[in-house]
Formats: sequence, C-alpha cells, structure tokens
Amino acid sequence: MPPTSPGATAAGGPTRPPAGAGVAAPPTTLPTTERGRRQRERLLAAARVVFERDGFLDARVTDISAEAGVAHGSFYTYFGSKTAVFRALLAATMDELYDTLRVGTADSGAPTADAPAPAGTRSAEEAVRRVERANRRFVAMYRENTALMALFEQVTTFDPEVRALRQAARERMVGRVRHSIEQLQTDGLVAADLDAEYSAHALVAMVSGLVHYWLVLDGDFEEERLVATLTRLWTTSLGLAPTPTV
Amino acid sequence: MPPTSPGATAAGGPTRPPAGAGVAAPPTTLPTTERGRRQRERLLAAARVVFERDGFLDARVTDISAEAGVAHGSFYTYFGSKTAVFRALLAATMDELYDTLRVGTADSGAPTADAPAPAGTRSAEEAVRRVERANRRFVAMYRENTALMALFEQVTTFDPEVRALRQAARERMVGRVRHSIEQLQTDGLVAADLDAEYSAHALVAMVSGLVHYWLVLDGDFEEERLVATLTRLWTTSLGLAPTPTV
DNA sequence: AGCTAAGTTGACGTCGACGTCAATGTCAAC
DNA sequence: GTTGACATTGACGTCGACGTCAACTTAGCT
Repeated sequence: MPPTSPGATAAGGPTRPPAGAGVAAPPTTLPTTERGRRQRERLLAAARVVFERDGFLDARVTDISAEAGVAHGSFYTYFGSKTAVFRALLAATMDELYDTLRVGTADSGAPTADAPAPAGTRSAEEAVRRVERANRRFVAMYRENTALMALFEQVTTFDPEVRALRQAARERMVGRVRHSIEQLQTDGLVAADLDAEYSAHALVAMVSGLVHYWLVLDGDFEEERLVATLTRLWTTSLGLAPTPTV
Repeated sequence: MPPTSPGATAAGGPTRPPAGAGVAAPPTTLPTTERGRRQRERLLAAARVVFERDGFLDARVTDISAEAGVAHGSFYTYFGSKTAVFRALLAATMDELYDTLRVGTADSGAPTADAPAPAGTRSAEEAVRRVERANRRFVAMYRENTALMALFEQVTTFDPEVRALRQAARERMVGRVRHSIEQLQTDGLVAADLDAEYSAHALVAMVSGLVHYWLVLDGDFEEERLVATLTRLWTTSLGLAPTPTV
C-alpha cells in the first residue's frame, strides 16, 4: 500500500470540480490599491474568526464576507475560494508562530533553536534546561493557537497544498532538533550511534502528538506536569539523564 | 481557550442540518432477515472501498450504493447517512485491529499487552525485547491499514462520535502502556518517581505520531530503522538503557 | 396458492452554497 | 471637475447531493 491519504485530489477543499468549465481567473495577485490591501486584511481576519468558530467545512464564504462587513461578491475579488483564503491565512499565521518559537531559544534542545553555541553551554545540565525551555514555549504556543492547529490538521486531511505546508512545518522543527542532537553528539553528550534524523522525528512526534491530544482531543493533563514529563523523557532518551536509572 | 476543535457540531459529518424538520427514523436496529444482514455487509464493504478511494468528504452515498450493487434508496434501509455508515465501519474495523495487536504480545512493553507476567520475564533485556515486538507489530498494523487510519483522523476532525472512538482507542493503548510501566516500576527496573500515566501518553504519542507522519503524511523512512529507533528511545527514556550514555 | 412483512427500486423534489455579472460607487490624477 | 481604472454590491442562475416515497419484488408462513 503506497503512502495514501483519502480525498487527496488536486483542487482545493472537498474536491468537487464545478461542472461548468469556465474558470475565472483566481486572484493570484495581491491587491493594487491601498484600500484593496485593507479589504484583504479584513477578509483574512474575518476568515480566521469564522473558521475557528465553525470549522473549515461548515464555514461558508457568505459568513466570512458578512463577518468582514463586505458583500458576498467582494470576497472573490481577493480570494478564489474558501480554500484559497484558508491557505493564505495559514501561511501567514504559521510564519508568525515560527518566529514566536525561534525567539527566546538559542540553539539546542527541542522544537526551537538557531544561534551559535554561546560557549559554556556544553554541559548536559544546560542542554536539559534548553530542552525544557523549548518544550514549555512550544506547549504555550500550541495552547494559545489551539483552534488554528485543529484547523490545520483538519484541512491537511484533504488539501494537498495545506498538507505540503504541514510537511514543511514539521521538517523545520525536525531540522532544528536534529541539529541540536548532532551538536550534543559532537560534544560527546549523546551516543554517537543514535540516528539523529529519526530520533528528532520521534521526539517531535512525541511532543506535538501529546500536546495535540491534550488540547485538540481534550485529554486530561496539567500543563506543568506535561512539560516536565516530556522534558524528562526527551532528555533521558538522549542519555542526558538527570535520573541515571532507578 | 477551552479545549477546542472546529466544526464540532452534534449531527454527523460536515454539520448542515437539513432545513426540513421531518426526521425519518434512522436505522439504529440491525436487519431482521438474513438477506438484510448480507446487504448490510455488502454496503459496509462497499463503503470501505469508496471511502479509501475517495476520502470521506468526496464519497457520495450514491457511489457506495453503486459499489455495493444496490439502488440508491436501499442504502437508507441500513444506514441513516454517510456518517452513520462510516461510524459502523470504523467501529467494526477498530475492534478487529485491537485484537490483532493484542495477540502475540504478552503484558508489558508497548502499544500492546494483556497477560500475567510469565515469570522469568523480569529483566530489562526481556522488557526491551517486548517493547520492540510491540512496536514492530504496531507499525505493521498501521502500514497495512494506512488508508483507514487516515480516514479515522479525517473524520475525527469534525464528527464528535468518531472523536470519541479515537479517544477511546488512544486510552486503551495508553492504559496498556501505563500498566506495563507500572509493572516495571514495581520490579525496580524503572524509576519510581516517573509519572506512568503521562509517560505512557507521551510514548504512545511518539510511536503513533511518527508512524502517522511516515505513512499518512508520506515521510521518508525505512521501517526497520524506524522500529529500531522508536524502541531505543522508548526503552532508554524509561531507563532500561542498553546504551548507558555514550 | 395466498397473504404479509420486509426489502428494493429509481425518479423526483428540495435545498443550500457557490460563483457571476451588470450596475453602481470611489478615488486619484490630470 | 471630468475621466477611467479599480472595487463594491447583491440578486440570480446553476448544480449536485441528499433523502423520500409509491409502486413493486421477495420470501417465509399457513
């Protein structure tokens, strides 16, 4: 069975190509005027409200237009479809969140990182601290954007473009973590024969998967304990163990 | 922000309650006749084919009827809606898969388990072996049912009943793992101060999350290496470490 | 054979979301 | 202040999926 996923057709949302063939030019271009730019922003903001409230599938273009305070027809001046506006919204927001995570976590531990080793940062204890910070930050970010994360997942299941965004986002996170693991291996703090790539993927899956279960699937967790346990498992699994064995 | 998820309305699929109020009795009852039972089976099988081929959203009741070789109207003799048939299909299949996993893995390691400790099973090495077996089995199961797993996720994002199924499935797995961790703690093989519940959740998230990324989101992995890395991280994180530190 | 309850059929009406478009409005430049 | 490009408006036609239902078939029982 080839890597599959149901409903992955080319177009956009739930794929049902309109029978009528006449394809109107989808606004790929950004607005010309200043007024246009503002209208586009209003629609994006409205889209966010409506999507988060109703979910992608139940959201209607009419609702978005109404929320934005513009006529139904105006929507199509800026976006070709519900799916198009969602993609735009997601792309914009994800870039924001990416920055959020980057700020405040130097190179190393977990779903974050990006600076040269600040020197004197080469102890296991320091690494553990960095992992914890990154995890806490990630969890907080997810908590503050739960609705959007749920939407992201939802649309990923049927829109190829959004799926690509998801893969990209994941690879970015994994890349950072892999880099951090390789660094620790270079420093002799992590076993050299550990597969950094696979491990990074696994650890990222652990954190994002559990947080998803907590916030989106409504699991019963306490944030601090969650961060603590994730950090402990993360670091112990890499052999940065503060708790040797028993 | 309360545990949210978009599009979570009561009804079924993408929530759009038919304006007309007259609710016809949804077939909650199972077929009376033998013929009826067989027809229901055929529809279920057809539903699986169509769902896996087109995804839940693009699947039409008409397609399912056609695939089953029955008239459009007959569908409604057995199921009240597309969502209803999907729920039935999923419930049935999940029970099957649950058994699949249970068989062949005694109490302990990973996403499986259920027997009394066979005695002489109390070494760390044995525990590691059990975790590996369970992981390998889980990965294989997922690989052989990728399409269905993708569908499960898809429908979870908007159908509350399916979401409940997902939560239940997750809790079952977590319960087994937690039990196994507690066992290992009793045996002094795992640190007693580790939170077994949270850890079980995290480890299950790691395995299912990574496998999901591999098979559904089409990541680039090699199965054996995947199982090996997952097992290594799993066991090391619990302190069953075959690889002490470096 | 005749009766009845269960099941089958497929044509039909309904409904809601979409995307269009002709008329109208806005604004900046000349 | 006139012009023209760009944007707004909202009523309208289209379309496809759904669920219904009245007529018909099947099969078990007496």
